[in-house]
Amino acid sequence: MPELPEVETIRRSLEKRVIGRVIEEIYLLNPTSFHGDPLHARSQKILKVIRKAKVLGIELTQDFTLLIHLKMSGQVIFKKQVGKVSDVSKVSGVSKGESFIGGHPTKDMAGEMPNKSTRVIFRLDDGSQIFFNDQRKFGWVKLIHSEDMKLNKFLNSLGPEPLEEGFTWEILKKNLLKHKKSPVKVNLLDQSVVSGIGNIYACEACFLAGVDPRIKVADLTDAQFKKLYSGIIESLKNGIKYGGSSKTHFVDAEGKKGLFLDYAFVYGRDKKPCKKCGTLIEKIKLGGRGTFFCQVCQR
DNA sequence: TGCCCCCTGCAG
DNA sequence: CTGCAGGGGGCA
Repeated sequence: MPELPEVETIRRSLEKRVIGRVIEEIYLLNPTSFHGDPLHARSQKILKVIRKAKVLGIELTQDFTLLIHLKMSGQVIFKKQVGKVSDVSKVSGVSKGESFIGGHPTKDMAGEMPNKSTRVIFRLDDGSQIFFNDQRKFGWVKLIHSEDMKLNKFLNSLGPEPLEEGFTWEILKKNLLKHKKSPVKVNLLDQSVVSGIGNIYACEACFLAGVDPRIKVADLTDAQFKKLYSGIIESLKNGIKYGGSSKTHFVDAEGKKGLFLDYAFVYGRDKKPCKKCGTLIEKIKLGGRGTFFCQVCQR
């Protein structure tokens, strides 16, 4: 799924479009993607769009929040109006920024919403719509009351937000040491250690830190914890800067792809030369996940 | 801590 | 056809 930078990219693009709008109707094309009673969101106004780790949150009136987890293949796409085919050229011609340059951001996206992987549709009071697409059906939308939010097991298990005030290398070290024997990269994926890091940014953070992803956390020096700390922050910030990573599915709320993978040092670059030293990037498996690294730059 | 699973589709 | 994919929960 989208990791922290991708969810943050969606948050920022969605926020611009939906604040103040009222949800008029929710359509469940795949009922198992939705948890809670959709009727409770009806007639509620959208107050705020937030992000917690990799979870997107749409805060509504009367203390309701829509939580959205995109898992591996989720998308949240805003469309000003659904429009018939004949209306499309008119719309994109009139308002710039509305046109989807290059047609469809990903191969599997049909031109129009809803498409084959649309699971939930929110219709807003101005006729616009939010589409929750999820090819693999791992993701979910959950309508939850703020009371229950405090009791939510998943939210409560999340570790510190890496880009927020208060996250330090000492905290990173302490949390990583919860599982001393596992490889550092596997631990970075543990959401109770730091929240929001996924497979792409875990690989990138290890590269930026010059740390071999296979090293057991117990064997890391303080200097390495510090470098990992900076590497995490730098890779996530770069991810946001370039609008996220679009390997296959990811697009922002406007349907635009992210460019981060063009700037990645290791992720997805196996057998290609390291951008720093020219050595061919290796791909191995750690904790069941593909792991990319440079055996010269990372020790 | 390390599998296996959820599900769909694409590349090799 | 097999294996793999931005995640994470449940099982031994």
